[in-house]
Amino acid sequence: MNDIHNVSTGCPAFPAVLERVFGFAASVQQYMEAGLAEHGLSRARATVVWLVHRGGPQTQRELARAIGVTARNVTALVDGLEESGFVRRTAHPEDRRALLVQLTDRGSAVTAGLAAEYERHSAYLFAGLPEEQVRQFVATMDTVMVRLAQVATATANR
Amino acid sequence: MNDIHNVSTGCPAFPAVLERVFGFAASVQQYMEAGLAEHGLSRARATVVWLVHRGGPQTQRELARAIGVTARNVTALVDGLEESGFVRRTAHPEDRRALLVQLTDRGSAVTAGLAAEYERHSAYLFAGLPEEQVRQFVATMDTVMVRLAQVATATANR
DNA sequence: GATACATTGTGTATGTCATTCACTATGTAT
DNA sequence: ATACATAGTGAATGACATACACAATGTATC
Repeated sequence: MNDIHNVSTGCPAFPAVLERVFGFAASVQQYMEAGLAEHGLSRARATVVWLVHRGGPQTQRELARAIGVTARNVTALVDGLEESGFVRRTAHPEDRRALLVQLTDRGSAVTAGLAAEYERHSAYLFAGLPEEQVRQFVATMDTVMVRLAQVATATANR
Repeated sequence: MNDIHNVSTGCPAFPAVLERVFGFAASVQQYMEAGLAEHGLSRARATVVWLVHRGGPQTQRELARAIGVTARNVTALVDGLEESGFVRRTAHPEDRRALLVQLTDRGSAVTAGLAAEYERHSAYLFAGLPEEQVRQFVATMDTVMVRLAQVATATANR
């Protein structure tokens, strides 16, 4: 069970589902990046801002692990965010090697504005759809995401 | 009607739907790019290969318009694809300025292999789900995509 | 305490993707 | 013949991401 190479073709009626999912994902990301760009943020930098907003001040190493990129890359991202005034580097109180990344006032304000904007758009995107349909949509996304992870680890250990 | 700034909050029960959609899109793209990378393709280059596979030999200008990037960028992408043996540039029969991009044998083979692989994975990803649920999932994606486009044009003309 | 090892951040170099601007060569219309 | 539009590319630039090397600091071990 749970084996990728032994499926009894559970869904033969949709040959191009995955292709449509790819298109959907591309559209979503394009929309997301457009919204971020209006506030002077890129996807990569917004990820950092969002994580700091969620988890509070963190070291660059923690951010690198959370995002799944190299520490060197986070250095560059924080460089840009610091220059554009979204975040600030502060000394870690216990570890003199580490630096804590925290939001500036402007960083917090932009984050709040973005969240509100997306909330507003979200209401429009799903407006009129039966609540049950939206619920099931989210559930299907979750199911597919879990299996995507399975496929990823399966092909990684090959 | 169809106005973004006048929604009667059709779906108040899901505060973080859009955030989950963002996460889903990111996972899908990550999965897609991992599959492409195994065959030596990046997302950008695979887009070119896919369009040529679908629409037959095309000029770089047509590809640029279809992808939505500058012609200069397509030049670079085709440079890479030519060097790695996926596509070939041929003279346009009527327009001596233009170059036709067409798949090599290797390009066609890799494309076919990728399509088969994604087909196989797709069956797994949606296995066990009621056909009606998958159908509605696709329908919801389509609805949201249409409204995403509306939001995009609305904010662009602001 | 000294030694060895691990961890944090960053300089340097490299590569992909994407843009703008300038330019040549070619097509097209007047 | 002249003017304009189009197709592709060189040069320069920038964001994102990597690998490798290195200094500074923390931690464990003898």
